[in-house]
Amino acid sequence: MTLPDGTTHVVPSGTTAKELLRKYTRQNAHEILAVKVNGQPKDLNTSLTEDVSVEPITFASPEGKEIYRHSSAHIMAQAVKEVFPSALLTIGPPIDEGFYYDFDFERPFTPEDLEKIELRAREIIKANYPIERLEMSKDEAIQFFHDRGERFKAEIIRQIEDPQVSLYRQGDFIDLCRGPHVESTGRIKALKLLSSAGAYWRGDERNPMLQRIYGTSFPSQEELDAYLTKLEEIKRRDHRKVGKELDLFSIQDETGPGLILWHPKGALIRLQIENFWREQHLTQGYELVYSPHVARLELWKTSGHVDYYRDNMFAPMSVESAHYQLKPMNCPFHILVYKSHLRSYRDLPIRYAELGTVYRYERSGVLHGLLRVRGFTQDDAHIFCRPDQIEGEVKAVLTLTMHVLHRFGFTDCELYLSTRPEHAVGSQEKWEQATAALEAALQGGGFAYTIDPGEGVFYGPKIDLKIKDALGRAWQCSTVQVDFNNPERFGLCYIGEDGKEHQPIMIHRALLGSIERFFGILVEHYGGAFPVWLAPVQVQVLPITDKQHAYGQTVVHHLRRAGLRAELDARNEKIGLKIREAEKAKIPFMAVVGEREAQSATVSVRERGGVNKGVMTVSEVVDLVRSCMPSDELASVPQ
RNA sequence: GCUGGCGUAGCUCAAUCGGCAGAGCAGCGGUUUUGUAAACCGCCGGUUGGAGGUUCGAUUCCUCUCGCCAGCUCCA
Repeated sequence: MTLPDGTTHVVPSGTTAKELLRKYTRQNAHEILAVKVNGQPKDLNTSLTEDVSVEPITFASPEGKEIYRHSSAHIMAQAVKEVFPSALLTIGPPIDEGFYYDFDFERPFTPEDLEKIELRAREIIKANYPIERLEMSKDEAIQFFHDRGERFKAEIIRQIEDPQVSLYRQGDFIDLCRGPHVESTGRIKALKLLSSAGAYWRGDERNPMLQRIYGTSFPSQEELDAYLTKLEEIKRRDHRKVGKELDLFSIQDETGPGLILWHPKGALIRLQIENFWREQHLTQGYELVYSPHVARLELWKTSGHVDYYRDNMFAPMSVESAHYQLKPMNCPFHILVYKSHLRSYRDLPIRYAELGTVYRYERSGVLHGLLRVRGFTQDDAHIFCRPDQIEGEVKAVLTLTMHVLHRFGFTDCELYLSTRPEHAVGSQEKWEQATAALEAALQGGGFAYTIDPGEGVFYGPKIDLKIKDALGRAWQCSTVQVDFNNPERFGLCYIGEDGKEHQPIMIHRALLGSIERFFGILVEHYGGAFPVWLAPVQVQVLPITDKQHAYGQTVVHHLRRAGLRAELDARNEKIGLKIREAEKAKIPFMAVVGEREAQSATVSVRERGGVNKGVMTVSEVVDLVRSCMPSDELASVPQ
């Protein structure tokens, strides 16, 4: 047998993996959940009968977590069957941070049910039943589950191709499962059921609805507690809650679902985002354009949206016997701007950028705060270029994207290259050329990436970016997509060096994705405590008594003249209350002015969070606040 | 869209079994002139999301409808 440290050991045939590891590794036995035998995950009590490599699996690895949570799901299923024998088993896989199990049951599970099930699950853990693997022929297994009334399990087995299936037994509970599992129920140290909800059998809404229970488990109570604390933190930072508390935006019945009202403070933050965005684009050789919110239906027929995107569009409206369509995308307009002149190869690349507001019909059940809405503003741009320019353009887009995302505190990014899907337009040659160009751009820019085979859009390959927020959650915002379809549909051309017409390539790209969604992500990322450059109010001036109001007003004027966003809190309230409310509003700096400060033309500065920065002059405050703003160092591209 | 839950004052939440809709904060009017996370007193505030029904009587029970929340599915 070969171990991961490279040592080899000779053991009697039939020795279990557990015995081998216990004898020859120093790793704590209680950390080892399962093993990899020749790279294949297996149970700890797998008998070793030939020469193989054996590697322990612990909770630290993704496979370890999966096995741990999968075993947890079985324990929960056993508990459900014991508490509610009429519940039927279906499937129960591990997921990112836990597991779920779907049951066919006559009614939804209540929180009280979950408590009962959780208590029973704890007893099962305490009983420390060994978890044993059984093998059966398919027919035997079907008969077995059929006899027990588990018709969903029988259905699953019928669809398995192997003639032999595996089952796992713990106590009296037996479930179909590929495995592997931990060796006994007692290996699960901390288990918690989190929620229940309906879910369709096989995820299809035409199928009967099952009752799903979500849960999670960890090797220690401390780790479980830390996870639950994180869930609390996620709730605390929810942009819908913070947005209300900080008065950033609202969504009201009178307006309609999925349509956002930006309140002054939210609008001011948005303005900073947009100003930064425009500056960056102008520096990087983009030209800004504006386009209308509606256009003749014919335009959307030409673009193909009527045929392929109708389900996501608002219904057309008719005006003076013509039909108009509210725009779901900006591209056709940018194309029309391109087409307004005959273009030379010398003009390319042409880069049109627009913060374009689009409207899309989304099913009511999917709307979610700012993250999923029906009207949103894309930070859109379309680059028209020659095929040989794709690589350079994409590389520049990626560089700009990174720069922009960095500004918002997102430094952890993952890139994905999506290649040709089954149904696609454009020749094989075009696809290969464009995909190679994207890959070259990724490599040339030194970006690490993962390939998503077949995940490209039908009109061309794309690169997607996922950012990680302060709580470690991944969000996809940025996308760069090559498009062979629209240039064809609209008959785009440029005159080449040869004096003949050629078709340009179009690149769609968005860095932030949607301003609404990105803003929602930002609110949660910062927990509402925006950095100084984005904060709607940067300095709150707080007079101790109304005798300092005039002086406070002077301070505000000075700060505003220096380009800072400052407000005076002239209410007849005590300083403690003013500070408390400025803290709750998450204002980065507070400038307290009392008798002493007014006399000496200074202010007493308190930073958000309670740090006292001491007494200083107004111009020192300006320097202090400015020192907290980012500087811009991305070089412009020569155009 | 589907399944389930929820909808009470601007906000956060009470209201026993179907029996007079209530509190804190906010707002407004006073008092207070305050030194780094909540001063005090008073006042105002509601077709209980909307429509219909059952009932002597509905926030409470029933039907429909709108919206929100969780999940399924889909996506920026």
